[in-house]
Amino acid sequence: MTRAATTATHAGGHLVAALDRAGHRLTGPRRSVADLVAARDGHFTAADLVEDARRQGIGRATVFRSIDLFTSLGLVERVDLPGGEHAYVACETAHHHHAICTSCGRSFDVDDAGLSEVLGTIGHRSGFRVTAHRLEIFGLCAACQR
Amino acid sequence: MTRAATTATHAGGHLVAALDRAGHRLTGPRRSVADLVAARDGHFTAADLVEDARRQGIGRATVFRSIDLFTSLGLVERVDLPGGEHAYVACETAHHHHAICTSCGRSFDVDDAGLSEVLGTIGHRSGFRVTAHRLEIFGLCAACQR
DNA sequence: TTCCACGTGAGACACAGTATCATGTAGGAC
DNA sequence: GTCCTACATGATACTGTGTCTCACGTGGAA
Repeated sequence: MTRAATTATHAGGHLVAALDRAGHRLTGPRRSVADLVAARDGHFTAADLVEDARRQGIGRATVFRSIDLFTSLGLVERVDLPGGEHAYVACETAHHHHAICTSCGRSFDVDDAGLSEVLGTIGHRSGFRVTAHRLEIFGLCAACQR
Repeated sequence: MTRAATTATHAGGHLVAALDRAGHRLTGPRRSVADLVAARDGHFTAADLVEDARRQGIGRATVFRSIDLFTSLGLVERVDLPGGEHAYVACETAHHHHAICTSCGRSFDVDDAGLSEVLGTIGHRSGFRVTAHRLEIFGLCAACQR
């Protein structure tokens, strides 16, 4: 459960660093998109990001390309909200799952908590060999329950 | 589209029955879409169904309306494949999860297998009150492992 | 400083899903 | 069986999301 919300001028610093590590160019637009992603407190839609970016003179295509890039590096993940809409969340690279607060929209990383045993059980019972899975959790965060 | 006279002429019978039970009209197009859904052996995309339906003279809008209807009755569920594409699967109404074979595309319903305890643990640890969740499992079914 | 592969913005495009509206029809009333 | 009306339908326009193309710009190694 991590909320990395620094107010540094370059909140997207770790995203930029990851780009660099992966051998991608550190261009102005990419830095800006990284900052916008990091500044988002919770999940965000492509439209949100495109709108923010447009105000800084960054084009739609670049935003989608950057999201792609971050996604391929595991820094951003796509989630599907209960209503069926898409959103993205910034996250750390290790395998984990998201708990999304339906009230405030924030997303929280949660660890395995025994899920792998459950998947093992399912596989064992049904003969299915599990190679990937996706768990999304929706509910109310501690703050919103008050 | 060949309506194989061998097996049940109305593969979508239980879908039609569910529509009836819920007080919806049993129109020709709806019966046809129900049959098409039931005939699909695994997940299918909206495009698949639209194409099948078009050959029978059924319009796009009607296909989407029917999917909506089946979804609202819990007879069809929307899933998101690992690649990010959308698909639909026919399923029973009780709460359950899908295991999707990445080789043959068939989907299998799996039961809880301890997931609710895992969600309880997560909630307990983090103070998050879980109200909904979605678990999708990808891998190889028993047949495709051979 | 130079140079070029990679990145960019603009805008056309593709596709999924929704909305609108005139027409058609299921199925209850009689 | 027939009538009638609320609901369903097909055609088509529209919206939103994401991709592709292409000429131009630029990061960063040499």
